[in-house]
Amino acid sequence: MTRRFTITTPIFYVNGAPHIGHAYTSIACDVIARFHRLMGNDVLFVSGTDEHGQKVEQSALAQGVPPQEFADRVSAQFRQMQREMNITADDFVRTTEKRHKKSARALWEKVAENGHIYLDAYEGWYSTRDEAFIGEDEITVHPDGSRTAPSGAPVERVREPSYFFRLTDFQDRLLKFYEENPDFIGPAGPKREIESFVKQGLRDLSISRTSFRWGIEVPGDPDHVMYVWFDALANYLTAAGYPDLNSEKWAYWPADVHVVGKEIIRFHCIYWPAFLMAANLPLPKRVFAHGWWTVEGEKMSKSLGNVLDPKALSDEFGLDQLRFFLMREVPFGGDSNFSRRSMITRMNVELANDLGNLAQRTLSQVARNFDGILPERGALTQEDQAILAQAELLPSIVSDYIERLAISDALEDIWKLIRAANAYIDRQAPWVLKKTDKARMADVLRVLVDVIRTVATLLQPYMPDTMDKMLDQLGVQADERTIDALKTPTPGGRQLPKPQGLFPRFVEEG
RNA sequence: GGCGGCGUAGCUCAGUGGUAGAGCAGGGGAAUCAUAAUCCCUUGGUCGGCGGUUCAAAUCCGUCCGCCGCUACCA
Repeated sequence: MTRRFTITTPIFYVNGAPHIGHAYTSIACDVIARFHRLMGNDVLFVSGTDEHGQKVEQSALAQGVPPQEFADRVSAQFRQMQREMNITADDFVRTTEKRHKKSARALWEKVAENGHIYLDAYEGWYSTRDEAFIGEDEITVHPDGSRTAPSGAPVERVREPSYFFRLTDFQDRLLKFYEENPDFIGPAGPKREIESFVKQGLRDLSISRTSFRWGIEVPGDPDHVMYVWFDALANYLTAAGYPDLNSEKWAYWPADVHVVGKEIIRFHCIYWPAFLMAANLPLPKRVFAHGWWTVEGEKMSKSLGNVLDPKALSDEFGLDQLRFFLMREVPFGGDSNFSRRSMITRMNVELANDLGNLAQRTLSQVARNFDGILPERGALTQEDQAILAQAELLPSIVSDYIERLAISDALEDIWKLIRAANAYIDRQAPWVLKKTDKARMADVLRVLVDVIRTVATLLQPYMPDTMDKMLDQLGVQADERTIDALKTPTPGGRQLPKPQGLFPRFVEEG
């Protein structure tokens, strides 16, 4: 039976251009999605843009264009970025699409019908100059009794009519859900934060606004638009065909994992499951929060001018090299730093020296000594068996890591095999066997081809284009590149193409 | 303030009770098939400080110091 696997990227807010962080989260999801396809699973991989809200309305206004036009433009940039990063999303949901508005309204109606929404008023300190509500603890109270925002702007008490979601009613159910599903939130740090946050006590959530217009109208009350997060989170349901529960797409709900940045984990781990509970819909199996990228040790920010453009990096270092670096450098769920030095080191040491050179030294000996004809498997020595056994074990090890979203740990284990293969070739020294025992030389090279095939197969999700080329050079046909196919060695006698280096060393100019 | 995390070799980090680990960087050697790539050996750490529990602590407890995260409607 084919297993269905549904994965989502965060919904990108169209208030700014995509940068390396957006590329990173997209690539991480892409690697996981591709890996599941490689395992033969039926994958739905969804991405999209979150396009409503006051900020978007204001940014559009500032540029003198209608909000829709502004959203169209930025959303297109995100899709462009994903094309450039070779992201294989099956669907891309924009929250301004008709199907999404339908889905979000249906969710609202369902939640309301079940009695979890009521009309009241949102009251708080509002700064007209900042055009925002200011939290109680951010307010400075002056000796004369006046109050100001952190910006120094005066604030006033205002009441705005608003629909509220009875989040309070879900506190216990959420805690029970976390307890019964210990893997729901990952990794452990954010999980503890969310749980203690919920334990501190929840308040009902204001889920509509009347102060601006750029949003989805609340069903039955056109004066209100939905709070952006109610709208945005519903995009995951939109991709599954909601509210049409008879749609073929609906079989892909619930999602297996929502990958999100750590800054939006609360919305995904508290509000989202509560909304779904309120609508009697199945909950996602997992929310995984990843960390942030710093650049040369500094926080990425517009004011520092160090915001990294993924396209520029892939142009300079190569797309697959960039994908590899981003996946390799990130500790499981933690923050990471992008530096030119570590990018170049990993490219040269791990890609060029360890992997690229291993393939090249193996294949060039096949080409030179056996006219590029892939040898049959020969009698296996103990050392042959040892390394082949290590290779045969690798797919399940890597699958386990991917299942746990430990994308970089999977690479670490793949590299253990690559290093073992370099040690093997040195010990066997086929260039010496060439003079003494050419049949044994063929056996050794054949073992290496099989080991490299395993490596290349498992690396396809990370570096799809380059691994395609490597598998071409290894004589592996298109239908022999799945994980399942690794069980069957490729037949000997195939003519291999002339080997070419796939990972050139990067030499810094100047 | 409250809750939580982190502090281990020059660098990035793994390691939750039993003689300190990996990769990179540094040093020595071997080999020469290969993208001068590879392989082997090796230098290097009072595991943030102090105190406690234990036959035994990086690992448990207390305390102090230093960083960091969360603390609701801001994507």
